[in-house]
Amino acid sequence: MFSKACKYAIRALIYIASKEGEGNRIGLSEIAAAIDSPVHFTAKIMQILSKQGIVSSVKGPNGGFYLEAESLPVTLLEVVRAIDGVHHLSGCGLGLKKCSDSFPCPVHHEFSEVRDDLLRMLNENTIQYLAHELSLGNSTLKNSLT
Amino acid sequence: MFSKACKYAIRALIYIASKEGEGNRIGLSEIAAAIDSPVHFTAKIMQILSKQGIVSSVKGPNGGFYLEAESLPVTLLEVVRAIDGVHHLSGCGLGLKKCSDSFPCPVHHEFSEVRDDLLRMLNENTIQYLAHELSLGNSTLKNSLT
DNA sequence: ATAAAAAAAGACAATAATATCTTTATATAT
DNA sequence: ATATATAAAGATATTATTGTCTTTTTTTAT
Ligand code: FES
Ligand code: FES
Repeated sequence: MFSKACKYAIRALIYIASKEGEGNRIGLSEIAAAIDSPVHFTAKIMQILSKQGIVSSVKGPNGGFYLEAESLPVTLLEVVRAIDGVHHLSGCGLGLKKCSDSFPCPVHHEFSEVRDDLLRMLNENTIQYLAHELSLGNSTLKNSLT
Repeated sequence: MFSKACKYAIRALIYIASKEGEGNRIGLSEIAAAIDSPVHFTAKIMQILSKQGIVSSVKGPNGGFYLEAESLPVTLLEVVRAIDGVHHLSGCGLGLKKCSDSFPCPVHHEFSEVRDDLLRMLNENTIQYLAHELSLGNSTLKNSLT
């Protein structure tokens, strides 16, 4: 559904948001440990998110990543688009160049409905909200050990 | 959403089903031309579908691919599972090893709902039905030329 | 029987995604 | 000012996916 890079991005952002406090910065190694992701690959992803303005960072001692107040309400959709690209969830389910109602592939009606539900879901859920649920202990970012 | 291989598989099967007649066999090159796919890559995909019993074939002159009567009602879900694997649409949206209600990731509730809608859709739509719609001219397997 | 046609199989090539490692730049604390 | 911690950048490696080409096997038609 999403690339691994995108899954790591979402997990990282939710983790950062869940740790968000006054001026709190989260280091790369802490993030990677918390979400169980390869450190350097995660670094690449954070760089993309940073360039897109979704996450902020400072270098040096006590540096790390954090979310600006105006970045907190970022939606899953924006994250997916930042990492997997804007076309990732708008294309034809069967790979035709263009998805359209007027020139539909055989699965267009059925598929586009589900795909649009997915888009709606991604657009309705913010990192902030998901982080809050995580803080409440209602969800987890790591695999169960059992 | 699906791999390219899977998209080609679905398109190929719908095409074959739409041409299905008494003992009619469709050659690989005709299929690839009809669905706009790389011939040899399509061959590999057809071999997988053939081994899984989803499509049948005969070699030699006038040979080709066809659908057994009992294969006609095959669903999209079966095709997706044959090509992309049985786990492809059951995993966690954020990449956790296991998706479960009792150990949910932050997007589990929202995501699993959409994913299950997708599964339901794939399970409700047969190649046969989609091929019929194609035959009626209600859909297309190739890109618009304009 | 033989030749031709077609799928099956296998080897290889190109590309993209994922992952690792090294170096550089920069901000902070001392 | 200096040393240190950290993200940023860059280079390379690995793996998976997609695509191409060649050879083999099997079936049919002659
Ligand atoms: S044309 Fe294929 S999903 Fe819309
Ligand atoms: S646990 Fe992540 S989608 Fe179910």
